[in-house]
Amino acid sequence: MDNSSPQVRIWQVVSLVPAGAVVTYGQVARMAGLPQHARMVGSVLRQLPRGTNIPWHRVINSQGRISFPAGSAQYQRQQALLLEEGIEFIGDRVPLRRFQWQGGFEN
DNA sequence: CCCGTGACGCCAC
DNA sequence: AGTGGCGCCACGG
Repeated sequence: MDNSSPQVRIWQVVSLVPAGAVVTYGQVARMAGLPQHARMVGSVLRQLPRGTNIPWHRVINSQGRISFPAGSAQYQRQQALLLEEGIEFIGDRVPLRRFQWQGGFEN
């Protein structure tokens, strides 16, 4: 159903994640048809232009943690966005049991 | 073209 | 719970 480049498929998957939910890098990779390529997801998100409408902040690592140095400006920015959407943190991590998006249908 | 780096993930200690 | 090693691979120097 989709022959586009890995980069485009990653954008599409992340765009589907609803506010109030999160997904992991590895999960995005699998949903984009790129198993074992979690790292590429981070690489692609890193290149996103500023002001993009793609909800990049809803992507966190498999441990439920934000993949930026603790306390960095980027870390704080991402956490603020998640908190605004109702995501809860237990210490420095999001309990995936409750907030991880299960991809509704496609994937 | 080789090599280090890194928004990752998994597994072994 | 931390640390370390490895697989993967796009990028930049």
